[in-house]
Amino acid sequence: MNTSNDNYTYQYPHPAVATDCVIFGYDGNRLQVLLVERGIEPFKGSWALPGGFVRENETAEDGARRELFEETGVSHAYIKQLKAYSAIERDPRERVISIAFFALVKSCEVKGGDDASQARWFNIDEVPQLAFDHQAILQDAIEALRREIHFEPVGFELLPERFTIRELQNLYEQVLKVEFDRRNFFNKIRRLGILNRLKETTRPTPKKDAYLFEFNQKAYNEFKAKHNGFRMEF
Amino acid sequence: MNTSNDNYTYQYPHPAVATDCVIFGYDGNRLQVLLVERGIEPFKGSWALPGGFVRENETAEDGARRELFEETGVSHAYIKQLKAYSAIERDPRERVISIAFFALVKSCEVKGGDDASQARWFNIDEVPQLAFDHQAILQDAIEALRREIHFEPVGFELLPERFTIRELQNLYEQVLKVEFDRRNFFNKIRRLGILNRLKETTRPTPKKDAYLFEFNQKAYNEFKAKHNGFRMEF
DNA sequence: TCAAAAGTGTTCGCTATACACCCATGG
DNA sequence: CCATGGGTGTATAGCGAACACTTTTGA
Repeated sequence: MNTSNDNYTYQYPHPAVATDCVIFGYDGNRLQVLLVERGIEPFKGSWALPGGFVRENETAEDGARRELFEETGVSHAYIKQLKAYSAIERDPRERVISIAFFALVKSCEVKGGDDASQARWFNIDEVPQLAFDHQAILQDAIEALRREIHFEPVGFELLPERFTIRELQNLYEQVLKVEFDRRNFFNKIRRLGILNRLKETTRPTPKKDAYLFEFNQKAYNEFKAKHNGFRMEF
Repeated sequence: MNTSNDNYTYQYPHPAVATDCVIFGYDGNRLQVLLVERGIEPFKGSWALPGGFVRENETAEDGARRELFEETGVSHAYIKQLKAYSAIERDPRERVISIAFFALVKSCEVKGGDDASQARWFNIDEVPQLAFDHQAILQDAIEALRREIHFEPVGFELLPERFTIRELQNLYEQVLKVEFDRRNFFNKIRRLGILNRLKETTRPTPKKDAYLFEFNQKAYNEFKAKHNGFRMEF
């Protein structure tokens, strides 16, 4: 490899490598995804997943965390690799292979992105046409999240520290696109024994107080050890 | 005029992109993985996952299928992307990002690789030290297979067309590293109704004949549709 | 006083699990 | 005739799904 004249030359063709980040949030009502409006060609003016090229001195995951931080100000979020996309013509400029990640952030910790970027939350089933193959990436990410939630308590990554059972149930319904019986859902969660019920209550509707709960990491670890893994059967 | 061999120039640094392929097989007794002995530096003489650089005109998956065919002669196998590995120093020569795949092949269809390659099957828990970060890739692949087998009938991709219940059970035990009660396993499979029992029998031990079964794709599709997905609960 | 939301149980049916029984074969 | 492996059935416990009852609050 030779690096003279600001140029990088190789004996064999090397594709560019980028990351794209599917950032999920939850406003207590709807599952959402963070998109940015592209300021340059190609697809100028279109909405797209936040992303960028992987730098020389960072891993793909580093790059994804950097993107996440730039758009949301969140530095310690749940992040997981989704899949690499390598279709030959997926970027009209040159061959770009993208390693996609999905991230789960607590909406309350997001301090709007840096001023340069035009970022916005979209409800998961109200996203506009996206640039590149980002529609497919988003679709894959939703499926991955849906699968993940069966094996790990990732739902709590999207919720604030303290939440009501209804918020939790609603989140699961949003993710899995199904509806649960309120009472069965509560029974099931209670049996798991991985939530602490707090003394405080809140008033989500003007009707009646609701208890606040918090995730109990220690109890979860014990549950997982005792049952040889974790499974949310719905 | 360019007199060097370095013919591909870019404005920014581009990593090389390769694929590595975790090829699983099953000999009727043990779960196995196909490894190749490296003929060149680095790690010359070490065992490694089959792999190679992604070509200009192929996707990562194309590359993985090509590797699979070169090593096994199998052209239509179950193959799935596992994960991209992008640690900066994972290859001592230059920066190489590897997109790993795992493949499931029926041992009976494998006609030893091409003569150039030194390929060998290893029992899954008897693999030697591997080159690069291939140990970690293999570990991730095993976990992915274990997870996958809960949602898709991928076990049958590893078995011949016709097999005994014991072979099936043994495969599941190998993959999931647990033991099942013979009778409960049979009852569960029978209830699923996704196997055809054939008239033919075989004599796996010198004791008694055992029925041969085959996977019934149609019944599986119906099961999946009726139950809104497939789940093997173990 | 009524509707809406929250908290707590109860019942029923399915299925995972443990385990019993019979049949066939070769030594 | 008995040890080994294969094929089939039964009883129990636990969980998911359906659903009843009570309390609190604002209109």
